[in-house]
Amino acid sequence: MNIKMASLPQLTHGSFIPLYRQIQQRLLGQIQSGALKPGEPIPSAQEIAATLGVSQMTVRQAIKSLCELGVVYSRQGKGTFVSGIKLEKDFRQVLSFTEDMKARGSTPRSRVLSFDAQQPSAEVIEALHLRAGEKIIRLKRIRQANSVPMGIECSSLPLRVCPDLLDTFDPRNSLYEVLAERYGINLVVADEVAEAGLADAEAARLLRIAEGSPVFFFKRISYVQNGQPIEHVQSTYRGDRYKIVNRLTRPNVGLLGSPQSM
Amino acid sequence: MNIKMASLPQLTHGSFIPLYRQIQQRLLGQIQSGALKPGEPIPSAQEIAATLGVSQMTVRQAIKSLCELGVVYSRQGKGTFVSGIKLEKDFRQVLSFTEDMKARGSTPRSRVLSFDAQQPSAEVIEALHLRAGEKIIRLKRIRQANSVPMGIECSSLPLRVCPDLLDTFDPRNSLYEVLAERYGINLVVADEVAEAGLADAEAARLLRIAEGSPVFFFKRISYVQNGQPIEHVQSTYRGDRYKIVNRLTRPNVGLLGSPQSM
DNA sequence: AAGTGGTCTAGACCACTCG
DNA sequence: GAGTGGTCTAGACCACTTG
Repeated sequence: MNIKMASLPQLTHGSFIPLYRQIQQRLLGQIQSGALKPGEPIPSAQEIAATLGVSQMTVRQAIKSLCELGVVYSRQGKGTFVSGIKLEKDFRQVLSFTEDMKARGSTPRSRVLSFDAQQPSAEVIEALHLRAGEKIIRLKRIRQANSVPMGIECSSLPLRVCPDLLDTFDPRNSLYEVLAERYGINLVVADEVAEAGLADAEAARLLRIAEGSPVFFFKRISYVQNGQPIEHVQSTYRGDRYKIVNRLTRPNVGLLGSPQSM
Repeated sequence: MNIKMASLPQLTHGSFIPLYRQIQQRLLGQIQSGALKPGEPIPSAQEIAATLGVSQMTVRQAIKSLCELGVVYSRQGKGTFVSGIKLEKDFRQVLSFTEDMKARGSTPRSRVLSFDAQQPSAEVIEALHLRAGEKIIRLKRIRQANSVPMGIECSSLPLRVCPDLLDTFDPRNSLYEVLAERYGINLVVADEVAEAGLADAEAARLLRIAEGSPVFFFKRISYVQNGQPIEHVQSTYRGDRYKIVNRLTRPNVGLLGSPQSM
């Protein structure tokens, strides 16, 4: 048995953390600490199960989750190996500006341009599936990182889902935090479209860049887990200060072909 | 038992397609066909297992994979429900330009500007982890969709991994296809950075746009499953013709905190 | 032949939700 | 209390790789 495996503390049965998560964390720790290096095999499922006194299925569950993260990969008949692919944190995710900037190591701040209830535009009605006459809350902010203006963001939310937001929300705080804590709204998926464009006069003034400078135009619709759209965001970000960092992955095979009912 | 479930054909035990994939496809088919609508619960794991004559674990494996796709979500004690989040295909993935354009419904074509072995730049050496003196193959192409120039792409690959590519590759074909079929190289992950910028004189001429038009600058490094970098791409795409479409998801919880070895 | 990962079973207990 | 999803067990057989 691998010494690295055996020398770690015991698993705690019946704790609030499932066994497979403990095993997952244990392996992840060994990989991130360098005890298991890229290209090396990790102990086999059999071996781990025997050492830790758990079922093989439980171990496989842990290993499978690490495969999905990309930190290891399995080869039938050979073993499971540590991948050299890094587990970066700065890829684009459903993050509020606040979270995003903190993850990138900057201090976020916002200046509120406007915050009020409005009639939605046709685009927002469509995006948020609003009923006729339904109002929205609109929050327009300048986003700053370390006191440098980065972008202009205009968020729209259905008034219905956060009726007293106008009274209770301090717009300097993180909108996503308040949605989660006060209304139990957790945004888990967002669809985003980015375009490259040029700053118009207003954007140039607010972002303190020259008119005609390169900028990103974003449109984003964020959804809660049941697929209901909650937020529409339209924003303009400085091209000289902002980059889009993405990790792209291969589509999952086996799901594309034959969507008929077998 | 749900009629929709029972009325479908039997599963085939011992076929080359695992049972859990058959169940997964079966459910996906029912969702995509509208037999199961957003917001509705799918049959419980117990129920499906009993009807199909398989173990609950197998059913759960199928359901879990659908959760990861985002097409359903589970609530402990309540059930598993169809999400309204669409399973779109046009999100950014590790796709060759050829695949990407076909997925978007356009006809891809490429014009080769140059295709030769070269000494790599410092940036490419770093990106591809090249040894001192190691050469690369460089392929510079104009990418067209329906005969309209979309972008300029410059791919670099280590000569070592595809030594006879220069002789055998017809540069009008898909590079990714040839890498997979001839060399068994499958790119599964790519890290990409996009910036917003302005077209310089050369880019403007090649893309037939005005100098100073908005463009995307991309840099991409693609990896095979063991984490080895295989391809470095630097490209410039027209801002008026190209959009970045992303689906963003919430970070998986439970993996961020406490990366120590428990 | 031995070891590996991939799939599958037939149970079990728990935590949670709802009536 | 009944039904649900979440986790776990102790086996099993298969496909695959390597010596």
